[in-house]
Amino acid sequence: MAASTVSYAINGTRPISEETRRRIFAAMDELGYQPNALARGLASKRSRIIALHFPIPERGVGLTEIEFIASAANATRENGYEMVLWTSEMHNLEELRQSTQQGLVDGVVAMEVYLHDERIPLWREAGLPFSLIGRSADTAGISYVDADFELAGSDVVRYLRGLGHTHIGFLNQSQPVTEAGYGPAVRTQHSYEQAMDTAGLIRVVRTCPTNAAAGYDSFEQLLAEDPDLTALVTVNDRAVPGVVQAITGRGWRIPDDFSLVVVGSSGSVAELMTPPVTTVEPQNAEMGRQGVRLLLEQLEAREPEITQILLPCRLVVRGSSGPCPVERRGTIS
Amino acid sequence: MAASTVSYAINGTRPISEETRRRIFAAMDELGYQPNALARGLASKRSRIIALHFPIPERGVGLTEIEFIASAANATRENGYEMVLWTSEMHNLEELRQSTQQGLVDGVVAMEVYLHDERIPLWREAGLPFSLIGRSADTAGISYVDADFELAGSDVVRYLRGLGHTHIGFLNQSQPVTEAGYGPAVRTQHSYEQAMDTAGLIRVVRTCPTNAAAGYDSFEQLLAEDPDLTALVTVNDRAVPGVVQAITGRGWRIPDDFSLVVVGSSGSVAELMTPPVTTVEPQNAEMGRQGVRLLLEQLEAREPEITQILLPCRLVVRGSSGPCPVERRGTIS
DNA sequence: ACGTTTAGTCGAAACGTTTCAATTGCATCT
DNA sequence: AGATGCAATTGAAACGTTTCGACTAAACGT
Repeated sequence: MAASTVSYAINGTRPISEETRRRIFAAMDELGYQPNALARGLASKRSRIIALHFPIPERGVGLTEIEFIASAANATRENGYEMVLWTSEMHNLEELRQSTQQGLVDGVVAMEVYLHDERIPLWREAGLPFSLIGRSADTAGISYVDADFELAGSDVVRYLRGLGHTHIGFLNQSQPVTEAGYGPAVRTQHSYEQAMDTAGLIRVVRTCPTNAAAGYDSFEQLLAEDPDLTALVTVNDRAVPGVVQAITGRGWRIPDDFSLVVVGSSGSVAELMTPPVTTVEPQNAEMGRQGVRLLLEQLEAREPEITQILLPCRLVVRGSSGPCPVERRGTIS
Repeated sequence: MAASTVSYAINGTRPISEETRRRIFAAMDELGYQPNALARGLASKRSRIIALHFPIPERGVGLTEIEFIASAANATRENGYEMVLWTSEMHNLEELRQSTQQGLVDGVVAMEVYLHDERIPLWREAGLPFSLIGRSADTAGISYVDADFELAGSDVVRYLRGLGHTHIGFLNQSQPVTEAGYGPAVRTQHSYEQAMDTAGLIRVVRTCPTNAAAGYDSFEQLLAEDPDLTALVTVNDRAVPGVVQAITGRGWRIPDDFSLVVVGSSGSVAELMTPPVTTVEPQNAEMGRQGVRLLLEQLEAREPEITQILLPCRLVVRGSSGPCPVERRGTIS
């Protein structure tokens, strides 16, 4: 029994008689034999390991991220791969380049994608297959899965207008993150602005560091800009407690006097808040899963296809949004 | 220039003259050469890859977990290792055994440790080094880092008694998790009970599924059992919104009429709640870091030592706890 | 001045697979 | 009956390192 025969049997690379296949597998579980992953990878030039690049975001980690990670890890395992977690910071390209060149991983799934993301040219030049969870400005030839924040922005404005709101503010993430071109922040704001414009409404926008105290201040400033505000859209879930405090501090009740909708957060976070907050939620688990699938497709298909997936967000109405209070309803200016 | 010389230069395995070392490193960055991780691992029998076993908990993932994961990943990388993420479920030992035997990883860091954890005999027999984040009932010969929940339980009771509370309830995680012997749940409850006993106070305890609705119901039941309750300790952060709702639903204000302390949650979760909730917080990031360090110690030291670390939790007083309201102050029964 | 150590380098074997070309035996076709 | 083709199997080379033993030349001790 040659070693090569065993290899063919295990991998199904060549036809093997029923008889020998049986013997091989019998011996395998008698001895508890498992082929050595490193030797396998070295010989075949395919390690069956992928990396998930999760640069710890400056705005702090949320539950959103762990949903990606967990579902990506599961999807990886289900396909017989292993997943290493890379956490090198976004700007530390040299570290990333080194990892890339050790030949440990067959490909990378990238999280936290910016409009102009330096990882893309890096991996392109290195010839390392990759897929994105999120998307860059130029997506030519790149497989990605992303939440449709353009749709989310117009959806949420339509929803609030349907409730009678006309003075709707927008609270973004921190200025550095926004200016660096972080996809969800930029795209949601943009579509909010468009929706407000076409509705002939006035846009009221601020960036805000991702913490409660900043949320309080920023909300006050938004209100100073437009005292008739009756609703707020935000992509900054960590600022929400401060916003809630500012609202209730004025003696307003949520949602009777003021409506609040969070875009891009996850249900489990929304339900921690009091009142549970209405969200427009990306399908995080599905995105993690698809991100891996898109990468594996490139690794395994003989003629890999570029696939670009935009998943709609779900509007989940909870206790923080309701009809515009009549006494405060402004006129369309 | 023999390949072996290069190897010695890179790894410092044998003395190399300054001259040749210089030439080697010069050539290395000219060519952008990085040694192949797989070949390296195969030849040396040390892959420099460790696994983090993170069995997705039945109670759902919290921010606590991602703090472990992120800090473990960072610590891994800082030490020149790679970290794969294993998510196979706790009861699926066969899958774990297979992963174990592929020889891909040099060792494992285990999360979500139960009092009687089946992974321990598995890895023992396989001769695979491991460390725990958490700890089992029998810790002989095992390196672990864990939060000191015994201390946390008595600390929190002492804190609340100091505020005048005498009727203090305890809300645990779900019954299945508790009965299966999940460390934090079991140990915190146990030390709460001891502290109450020695203070001559009546213990009021319930398990509760990890969601808001269940939190509401369980709190009502606790209150039915002891209507004089003025404070609640819980290790179930996902139930808290329901508890808060039940409290405020009775017209009680937090913390004026009722105090609430969460043990084992993280600050970022506590600050999402309204009011921000007082916590006894484990040092998650430190634990992730130490878990990795303990494993690497075993991998690298010629005479590995067993290290057992118990990290105290920090009491962070936020807006959910205060003095016992005078009019509701019960007598020690 | 002569063995003995030591620093520095080399070549070959080993790590445990996959892959390729070659070989065998057997059935099929003409 | 001989040529042809196919299924099943084999042995050897390759993958890119590390490690081991051996070698050289210089330094050291006496």
